[in-house]
Amino acid sequence: MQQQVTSLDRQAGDQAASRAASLSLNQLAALLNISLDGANIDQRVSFTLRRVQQGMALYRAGDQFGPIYAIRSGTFKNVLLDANGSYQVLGFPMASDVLGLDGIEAQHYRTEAVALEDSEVAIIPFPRLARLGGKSGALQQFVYRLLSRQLAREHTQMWLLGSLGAESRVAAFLLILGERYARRGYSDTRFNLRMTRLDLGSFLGLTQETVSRALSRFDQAGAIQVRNKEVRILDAKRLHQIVAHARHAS
Amino acid sequence: MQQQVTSLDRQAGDQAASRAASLSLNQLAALLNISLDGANIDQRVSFTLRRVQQGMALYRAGDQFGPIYAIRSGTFKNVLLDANGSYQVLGFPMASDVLGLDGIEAQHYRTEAVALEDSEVAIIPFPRLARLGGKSGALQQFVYRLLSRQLAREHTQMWLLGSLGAESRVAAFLLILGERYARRGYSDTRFNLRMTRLDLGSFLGLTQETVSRALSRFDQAGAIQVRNKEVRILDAKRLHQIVAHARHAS
DNA sequence: CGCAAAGTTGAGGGATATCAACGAGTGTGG
DNA sequence: CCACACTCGTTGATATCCCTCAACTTTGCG
Repeated sequence: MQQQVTSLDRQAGDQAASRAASLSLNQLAALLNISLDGANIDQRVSFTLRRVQQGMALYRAGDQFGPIYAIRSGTFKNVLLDANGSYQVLGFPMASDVLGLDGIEAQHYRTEAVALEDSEVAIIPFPRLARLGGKSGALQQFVYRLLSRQLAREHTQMWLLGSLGAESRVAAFLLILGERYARRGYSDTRFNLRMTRLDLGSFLGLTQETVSRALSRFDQAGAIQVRNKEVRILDAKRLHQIVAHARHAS
Repeated sequence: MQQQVTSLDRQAGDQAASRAASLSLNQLAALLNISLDGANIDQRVSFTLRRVQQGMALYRAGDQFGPIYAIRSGTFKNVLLDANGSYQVLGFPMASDVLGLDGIEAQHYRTEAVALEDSEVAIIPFPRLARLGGKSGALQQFVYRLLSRQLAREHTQMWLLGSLGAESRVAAFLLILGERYARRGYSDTRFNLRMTRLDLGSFLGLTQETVSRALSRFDQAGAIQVRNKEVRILDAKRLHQIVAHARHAS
């Protein structure tokens, strides 16, 4: 369930050359939950799929801005890399999420997207999307919504980083991740953490040790069950209580 | 310079009724630094201006999503309010910035925008903007850029919250604020903090005491000069060094 | 099997929140 | 114009949380 990626995928390789699979506009819309009500859609437009091996970067910070990407399967980490070598994980996008939106303004990507498992993305040339959007109100609205959704998500993250203590952050992360899986049709109480403790720590503004300790304590308290990357949420209510223990918020 | 708002403005009142001033599309584009190269622009479209008194909210969390707002003058604080009463300042938008973008997705505002001084905004009905965007590639690109710019800014903020220590955060804030003033034609080394220490603390994920202490220490060290809300940056290089003192980043 | 990366756990200290008292600025009403 | 109250800001003492350093175990992989 959580690992549909078989060894076949890996052998298929990095180059999407051989069977350059693609998605129709309707399929893309379905993936992203857009309703293409009405609108004179040219069904011939198609979006090329690209496979990304675990550990490979879909794009790197500083690359010229090109397409944006809709994740079809897999998980990524989105990382902000400063010239000084600073390293900040900004999120863990997964299927139905869109990558690369941050490059629009500066015309080059400001972040790097690394696959945490073998993944597959649909390549969406941004100019083409904009053109299609001009004809279809629904599509245009959709791009706006994508961006707006991302903003809202980052607001939540700023709240998490700004006003929660370490354990609250970890608890909130687990609950939010559960919701994201639920929205995709998976269990919201049993899932795998695809990222390392280090990446999780970076995302949550904590060290890996603190993350590890928080998880251990939740486990001991019976709120969750952790074994390596496998997590099972046993007492979501308890986790919510822990989140409510904000530090310096009113 | 930093306080063009006179007592007259205040008497003009909250209701934009009397002289319902407005901005033409060209004026709006100039304010937001958009180039309307070519494109068949209907010059009759105009955008109503609205005054917002200090301390008044432009919109509140939960309000039905309506227009977005381009700030013409003044400063706001953008606050995320949770049902639990949690309070997180997300930013301090000022002239040329746009407010309300986060409401697009959920169709209601998730945050609240409060004026930190008497301010003036242009009301942009979002559907109208989308319609105009459909006709003009430049305008459409612009909306995308607005959203993308906001994303990039919040990435910076997540980096700040996730990997910097208290003094580094305050130093980074001062430098970034200076840049923002510079881009608007003001001094980047001498400006006023329009927000309280409490709001600043919320924004930076610190308590007001810690913010105060950091500023005092920078002052004593000769890097800046603070008197109440007035700040003068004397040694930007020093501030940059302090920022470089990241906590747990590589 | 052996190595490297990832994760866990413990001890200790430093950074920052908390609590508390005070000072300064601001607006209000007498 | 001053007294008052209130918010805002500063500073100090103390407590606490989490980072740092370190050792060890486990997992993954060639």
